[in-house]
Amino acid sequence: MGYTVNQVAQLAGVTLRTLRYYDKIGLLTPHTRTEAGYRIYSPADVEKLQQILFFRELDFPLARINEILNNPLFDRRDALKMQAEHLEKRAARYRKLSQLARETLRNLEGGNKMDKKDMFEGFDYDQMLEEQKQYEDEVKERWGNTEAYKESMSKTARYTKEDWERINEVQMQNLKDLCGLYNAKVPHDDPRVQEVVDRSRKFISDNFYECPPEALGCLGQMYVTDERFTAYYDKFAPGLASYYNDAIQYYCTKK
Amino acid sequence: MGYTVNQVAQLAGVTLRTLRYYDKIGLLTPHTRTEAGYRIYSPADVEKLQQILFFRELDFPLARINEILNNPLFDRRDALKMQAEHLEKRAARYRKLSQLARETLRNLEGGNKMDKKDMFEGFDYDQMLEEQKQYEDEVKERWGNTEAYKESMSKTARYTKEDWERINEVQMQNLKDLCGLYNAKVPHDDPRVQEVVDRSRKFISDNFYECPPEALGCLGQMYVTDERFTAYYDKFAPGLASYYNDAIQYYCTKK
DNA sequence: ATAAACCATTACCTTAGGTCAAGGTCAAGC
DNA sequence: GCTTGACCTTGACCTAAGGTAATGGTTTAT
Repeated sequence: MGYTVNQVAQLAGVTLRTLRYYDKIGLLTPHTRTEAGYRIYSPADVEKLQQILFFRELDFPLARINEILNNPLFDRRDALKMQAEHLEKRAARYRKLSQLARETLRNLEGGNKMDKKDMFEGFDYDQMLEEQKQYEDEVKERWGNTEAYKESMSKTARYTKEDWERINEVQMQNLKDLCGLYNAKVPHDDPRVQEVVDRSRKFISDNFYECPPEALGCLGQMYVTDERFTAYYDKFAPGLASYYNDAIQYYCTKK
Repeated sequence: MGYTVNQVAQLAGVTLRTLRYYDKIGLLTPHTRTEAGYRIYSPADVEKLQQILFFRELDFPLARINEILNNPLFDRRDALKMQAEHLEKRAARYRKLSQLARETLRNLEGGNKMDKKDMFEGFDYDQMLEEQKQYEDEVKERWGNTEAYKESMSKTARYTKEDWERINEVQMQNLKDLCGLYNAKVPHDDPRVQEVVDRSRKFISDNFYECPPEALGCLGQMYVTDERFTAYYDKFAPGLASYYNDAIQYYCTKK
């Protein structure tokens, strides 16, 4: 069970084409397919779609939305809060434009010329881009390394569904390996653990941004200081985040 | 003396590319060019740009905006009134979406599942298309013949700047001819006048929609009953509208 | 069993511009 | 008079987010 494309489309008020397109670009991949290849969406997929639509409503490009939703730092509550705020701003913008239309009308009927500059007060499209920038800033602040973030953005923007699948698979494999070693109580300086760390670093370098050991060190720190990352890793095994960080820091000292 | 493309762009907050594009598609042709070919916009052009931006803000396709602004029925006051109204509706829509985001957040934090249908209440994009439809309806009502209107739409949508220039030129020529005959007190059933009417009918058929004599008859009636059309024709010579209609009605009886 | 409704993929098309590239024009300073 | 930099031109190519077919498989209701 779950929803068919048509059901989701009806529910959310989007077209079938849209859903297929989102699948194709890997933005919203239905969680299963029937034997015949029919798409089946889970409730979680539907919730994700809502998130997508909120971002879309704020004119985020789909590639950026994909980026955001694929980031482990993503937090739905944060996003909803920010979205509510910006949607409110957008409402204000339209109210202002409505006012402008009315004012123009008044001036027209009164026969007095309007200052040409005032005639476009409120149209300024820049305001809209600001929304994206603000969100980006918030994320950047957490990631710290602006350069790396940019590079990551430009690389990941053109990833296809297959790319994301591949990336996810590799990351999951690494995580599983790490998790296995952790559960087996292998110490963090063991070569097998260090090998996983090295693989991770290379993987990040290849797929996201140039990642020298120091950068990995920063990341590792974040795994224990940022509760979202901690939660993400500890979901697999309690204490995994800190174990991973220990391994990373050791890796860094050995360069 | 007029604005350069850069000045207009700054004023209105649009890009240079946008202005050039609008020129190319004949949506906003600057009223002069310098000898070197530089675009010079008049104050009237700037006002037209404001109109364009209001329509654009409501997601009217540019082709439709062109259609609307090229229609003699177009009235800036009417348009502004309608725009203010719909912009207000848009503001309301965003407020609703903001509410939805907040509600979703509350439910998320409260831990209670939200009805999937409610999760998309307010996104419905259909509402937006309604705006266009409403405007279209108003125009349709005046034009009466839905079939003809549709055909006209589909034909004129792909007209380029050159097409519009050609059309305008021919129409102006016809109008001048008619005006000359009217001023020379040539009666409306004179073959020379009837020839102009026939040319007009053929021209409409060729460039807008299939226009048999009866359809032309309707048009002629509108020229005297709709004050905007009357005003448009009487601008060239007082009484021209009714003279034109007389000529058309005579043409229709003779088939 | 067969029609109607639903699903799949592939392929081509559209809108409203963004982004170069290559070159003409104009006012300012030397 | 010459150059430099800011501003203008056209042209060509590119993109995002789907729309619209065309063609064919699947499910369900009668």
